Amino acid sequence: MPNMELDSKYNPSSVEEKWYSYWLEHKCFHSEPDEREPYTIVIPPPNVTGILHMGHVLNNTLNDVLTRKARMDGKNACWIPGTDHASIATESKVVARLKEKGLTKEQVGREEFLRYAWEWKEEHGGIILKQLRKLGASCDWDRTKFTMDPELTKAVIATFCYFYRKGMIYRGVRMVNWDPVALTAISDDEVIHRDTKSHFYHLRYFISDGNGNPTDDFVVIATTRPETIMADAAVCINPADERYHHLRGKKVLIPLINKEIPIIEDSYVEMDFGTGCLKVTPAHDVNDYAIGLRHNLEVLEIIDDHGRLNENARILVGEDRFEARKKIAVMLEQAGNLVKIEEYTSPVGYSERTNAVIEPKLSAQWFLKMDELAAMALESVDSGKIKFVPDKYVNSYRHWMENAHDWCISRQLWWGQRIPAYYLPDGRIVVDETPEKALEQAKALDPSVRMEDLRQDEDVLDTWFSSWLWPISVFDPQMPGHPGHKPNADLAYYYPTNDLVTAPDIIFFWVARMIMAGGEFMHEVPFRNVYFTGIVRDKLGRKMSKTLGNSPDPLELISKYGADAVRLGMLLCSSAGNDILYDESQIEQGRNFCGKIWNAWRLVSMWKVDRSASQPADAAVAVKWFDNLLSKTIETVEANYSRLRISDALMAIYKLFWDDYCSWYLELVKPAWGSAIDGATYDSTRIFFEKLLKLIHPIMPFITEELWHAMQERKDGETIMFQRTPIAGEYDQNFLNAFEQAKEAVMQIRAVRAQKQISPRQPLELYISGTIMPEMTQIIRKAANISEIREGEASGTAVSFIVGTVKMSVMLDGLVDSAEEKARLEAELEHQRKFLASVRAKLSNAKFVEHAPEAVISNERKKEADAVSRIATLEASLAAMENK
RNA sequence: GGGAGCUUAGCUCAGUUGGUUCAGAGCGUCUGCCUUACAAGCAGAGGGUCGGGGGUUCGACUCCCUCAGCUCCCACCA
Repeated sequence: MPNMELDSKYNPSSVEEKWYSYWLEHKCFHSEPDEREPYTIVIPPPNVTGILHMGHVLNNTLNDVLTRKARMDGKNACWIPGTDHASIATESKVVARLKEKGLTKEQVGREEFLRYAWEWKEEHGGIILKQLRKLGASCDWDRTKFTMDPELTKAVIATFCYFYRKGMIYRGVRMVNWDPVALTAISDDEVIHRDTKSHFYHLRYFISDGNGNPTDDFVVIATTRPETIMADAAVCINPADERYHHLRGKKVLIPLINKEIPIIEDSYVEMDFGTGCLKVTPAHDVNDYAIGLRHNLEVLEIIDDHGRLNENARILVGEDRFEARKKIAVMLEQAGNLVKIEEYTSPVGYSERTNAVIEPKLSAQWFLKMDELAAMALESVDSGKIKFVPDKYVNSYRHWMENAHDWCISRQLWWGQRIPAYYLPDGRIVVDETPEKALEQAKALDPSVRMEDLRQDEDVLDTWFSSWLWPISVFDPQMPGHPGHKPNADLAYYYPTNDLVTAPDIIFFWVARMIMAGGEFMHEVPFRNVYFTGIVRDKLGRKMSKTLGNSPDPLELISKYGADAVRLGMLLCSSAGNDILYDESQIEQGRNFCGKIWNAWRLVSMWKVDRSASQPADAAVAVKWFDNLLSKTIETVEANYSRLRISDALMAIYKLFWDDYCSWYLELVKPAWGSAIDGATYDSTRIFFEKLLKLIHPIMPFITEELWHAMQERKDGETIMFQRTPIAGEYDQNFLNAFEQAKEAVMQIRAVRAQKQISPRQPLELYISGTIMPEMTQIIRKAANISEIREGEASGTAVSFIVGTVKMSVMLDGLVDSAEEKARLEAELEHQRKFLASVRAKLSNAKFVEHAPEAVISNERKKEADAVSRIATLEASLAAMENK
């Protein structure tokens, strides 16, 4: 209903509730393929049991802005929501839950454990998606997916089989990063290296006499891990190290256990590091493992999966590795093997998930070959088929792609997609989608094999092995490229997606691998643009963390300030690729903007309209101006959107609304107190307001929907969401320039008032010496409260200023100190003369005139002419003052 | 150890192939206003030798070199 009474303050919570339900009820977010151009975004799936944090708010606000903008551009926008099963994170939560009940994973067994896990997932899963609704996210909820949905799991299993058949998946024994807390191998990318304070133990290894007895001679090795000496297989020196040549071919004894091991030579050893003598522990160090391979050394594991010493260690059996380290140091000292302990800082690998110190561990794992996939993924970005915003990430992407190691895809967990590899009793392996099919294969190898003889691999797949299929599998879990695949209409229509908004820390985990999967299965990139957000930090630049308590709850913020305010606040400080320094004041700014929009409509809605009244001249000029400015700003906004410069687009709209529409336009057309507004101006004002609402809507969906409905009665189901983005028309730049000149004059006059303490309500007279666009006198008159505008020089005392090349004077009888005014004008004259001199210096420089483009030179000439004109004006004024 | 990036107003940041009177924006600060939509507001004002130094150029915030400081990524010196 038009002109309905609005609350004096905007109340976000009831409005948000109302319109979100309305949108859902009318299926506004749902998309089906049709003849329109598609616009597709897949959500970076949050952990299924996660809760909303500020990073999600940023990411999903950006996604929603892009989706809503595309929708209003007339595209068929589809934003696919969903969650990720997050193998390690979820499993560790379930393990913790069991622990509360005094149970362990092993005790309950795999099946029972998974029942618990699903229960947990049903209970906590999807909370985060509900929370996204509070933010206004316009996801197509009917298409919500979960990476462990049955059909998506089928896609993952099929993909494993696909690559296995292609010979790209293999099982191999490798040194992997073992997480002794999560009890699983993790990929190199999930290891974080941090410099860590530790000790450098210098240990004395006695030379053996050949019969396993120590001689008096010894070598000193330096190690940070004395608890691993029992697994030593050799002591290694650099072949070029003359200090140790006398030891060639000899053997040494491992302290405490007196095990005899050889002294070997390998150029890997740095002579000037430590003592130049390296203990080689193939089972517990990646480099040592490599040396061991070269020298055919024994691999003896002495640390178990939990990080405790095992029987092989012979001493300290059952001790935790760190406890063992302390104890063995004492033992070594007592045995006379400890030379010294130094303070030492070295990089140590930690598990990203559990923060446990990674234990290099030799184990059988599944790998996916990366070379071909990485080359393809690199080409997709190098060729420009995928654009990174900002593009600085291309460099590190390239580096990673060129050095990609084979991807360790197996995890020793239960929560996830179990690897479809089946072992025959004789150890041979068959891989297939189902146990039944696997059995067929097995029977071909050995007809006597029965189902119960097959043993499925215990491991599950890395979570990223499911999320790398996401942009494909959410549309078509049958996965193209697989045997028997039928064309899928959704996939054909929605793929490739358009924009991917994500954080740069998963560029390798996820972004790169989606590109690989896209190339492999679709022969087409999965998205066109990747927009990298920064990390949300607090205003001191610290990462948000639970322990610091600096991480605000987005839902509290939404209930305090409104979702639109939170969205605007996040976007305000987010230029692509930069970390966000979050501060609540930005959200206050968002709230204030809501208030501004709200009050602007309150003003307009309260006006009485007189259809018989003719349009005042000043209002006509204001309407013409805003119409031009709107077109120009829309052009700017579109340019910013197309380059994914969201915060720039936002700021252009923000200023258009607040500064131009409210502070200038509305003030200019506002009818005098008690009078009505003419119909023409009123209609224009409403049209402008509606266009502004449409421009703002992708950013602030709720308040714009509310006011769009407040403007007039709408049919049921109508929504601003599907209104078309206002189109930029032609605009007259000269007219806009002239208006800017008028604004400049108005601001000068206001400044004079402020300086001289003259009330805005007291009318003043203005003299103009020079020419301005005649229409603009209307603007100056109204906006600066000028009673009379006269041409020429002021006759009495006045304050003068120059706008462009035009001199203007405000008559202020009795308020002007003429000496002061004269000094001011003289200072201005001096400034202009200097300016002129600098311009002329440039113009008289032959090389400048010779080299500079014509446009630059003609602009300099314009500057010169303008300065000459201003100087003449100022000189005339000063002369006139002299004569008084 | 290797690589990338950053340094512009008190704060957070723009500045798009070197050239519009170009040194900007938002916020904050200061001054004056409860002016009939909005004090969560209005009107004004101040504030930076564009990190230091050097170079190329008619012309440098912009390109090159160098120094300093900060950040991130990668990495198997025990």
